Amino acid sequence: MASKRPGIVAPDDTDALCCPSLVESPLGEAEAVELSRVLGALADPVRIRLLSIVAAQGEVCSCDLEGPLAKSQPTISHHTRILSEAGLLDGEKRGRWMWWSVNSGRLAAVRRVLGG
Amino acid sequence: MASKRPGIVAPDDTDALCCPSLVESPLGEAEAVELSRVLGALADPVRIRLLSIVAAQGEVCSCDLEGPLAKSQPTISHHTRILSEAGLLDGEKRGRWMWWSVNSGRLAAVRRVLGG
DNA sequence: ATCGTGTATCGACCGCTGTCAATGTCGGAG
DNA sequence: CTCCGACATTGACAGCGGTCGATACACGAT
Repeated sequence: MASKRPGIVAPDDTDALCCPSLVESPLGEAEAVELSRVLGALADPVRIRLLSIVAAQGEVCSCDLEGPLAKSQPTISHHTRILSEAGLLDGEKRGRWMWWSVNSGRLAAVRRVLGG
Repeated sequence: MASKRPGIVAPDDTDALCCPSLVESPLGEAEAVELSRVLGALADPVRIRLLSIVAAQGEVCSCDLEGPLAKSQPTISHHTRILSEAGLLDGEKRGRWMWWSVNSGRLAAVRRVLGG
């Protein structure tokens, strides 16, 4: 794993996002709960823009997000945590700085379940 | 507009979902708010399964959703309204029954903004 | 070791959201 | 017309979620 920090668990690849698209066959309740968790991580303006900024720059450290997003440092940390736990953001601590990058495979999986 | 019933507004096609993918350039705040609204409509286990059921059957009336989803009639009505206002579900009243179908174009637009 | 800085966590506040019982509305059947 | 059934709306409740100040933690520099 990339990060040794506790509390950040990288979701494995054997979850609901590997299963049939929702437009093909009705999803079970467990799959729906899992998928709604990931979509819930995306369903926030601040996190959408955060993900967008990280995607555009490739790698961004937390301190460079407070300005563009106009949010306090604890709030930024909160949102990066949510996205990280959803598997959409990968974090790596280098020195004192936390560097974030998007997990494009995870994003692609979300698109696929949505009928891609 | 297709429906004369008040409260249900069909989202036009000139909104944030027509704009660049979030992985290409940072989204503006207004676009992020709009997108998060649509994703928020998807970020619920009941609505995910509801959409999945409608997609699988092509057309479903409200009364046939209470059983599979194990929710009360007002709750079903609430969720169909959310999905309808998000543009993900199209509704047509035929007689006493409300028939729902998925707006696959809208779903495709969501996928596209997510990097498709 | 001590200090300074970048992040994470805690606690609290408040608005939002899912849920259902009760009620209202509309359309068809008799 | 009157009744019945499908659906929408309202009101109320509980739980979740975004936000920030205060605080704790981790790491590099001195």
